[in-house]
Amino acid sequence: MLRASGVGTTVPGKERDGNRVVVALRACALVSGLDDTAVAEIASGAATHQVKANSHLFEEGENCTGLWVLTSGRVRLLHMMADGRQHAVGFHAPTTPLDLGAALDGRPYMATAVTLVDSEVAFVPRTSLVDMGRDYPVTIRNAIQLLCAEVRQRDIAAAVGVLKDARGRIGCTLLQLARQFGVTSDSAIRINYPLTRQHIADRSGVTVETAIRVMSELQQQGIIQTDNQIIQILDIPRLSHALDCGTCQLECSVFSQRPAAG
DNA sequence: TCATTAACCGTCG
DNA sequence: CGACGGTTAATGA
Repeated sequence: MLRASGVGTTVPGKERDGNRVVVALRACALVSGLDDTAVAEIASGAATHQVKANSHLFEEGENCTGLWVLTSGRVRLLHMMADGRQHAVGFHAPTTPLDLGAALDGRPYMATAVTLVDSEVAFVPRTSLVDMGRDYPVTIRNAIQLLCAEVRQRDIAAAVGVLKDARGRIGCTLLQLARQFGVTSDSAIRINYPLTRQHIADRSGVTVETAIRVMSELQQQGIIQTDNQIIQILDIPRLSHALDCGTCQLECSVFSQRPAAG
């Protein structure tokens, strides 16, 4: 397959661009609480890569030799299904550690990572991760926090997938994306992430046509609006109401942009 | 390539 | 039966 084709220039961490890796990694929650010296030490074993849109960073089932951190751009994580369709496990923005679980336990990747746009990623070899955990225990705490957040999100997503119909799943997808990537403009919330109808469908477990069917209705009702693959939610209360959020018991706030304080 | 529409059809409550 | 949602096909941007 494509493998790492599309993965472009390698920038060794040691050279003059070492700074670049440091800057890229410093924003990652995994190393929060560390000073620049510590981050530089970790970054010395890492490298950044420039990748084009639609590049595969790694494949589900492939052996994992380190951690990919998205430092610029957009990535989605996918499960391939038996019938050839794909299920989008999540959408990610900088500075997300991609499939942290695989990177930590060294077992094969749980999903395939594909860039949506031209992006930059940093790769930290497993040996560096092991050193990091030994030398800086706070990173262990950070990793636990990140993994817990992932587990909670997967748990809710699984419940939504089983309990809701197509409308509900698409609506939840939109609200979740708004939580994760929403920026407020005027009275609306813009999902700052270029998404095709197919992407929404892959995330919601429906066909494109169904995603279009549902989203067209929402547009006609003036609840959402799409402009060049950027979705705006004009009326959150009405979307919530259309979804019966009032009676839904699922704790979807776990998709919130900023993790709950603590 | 992406978005949209519509007719059609099978499943299930 | 009727709502729902997948399939297929056609069309336009």
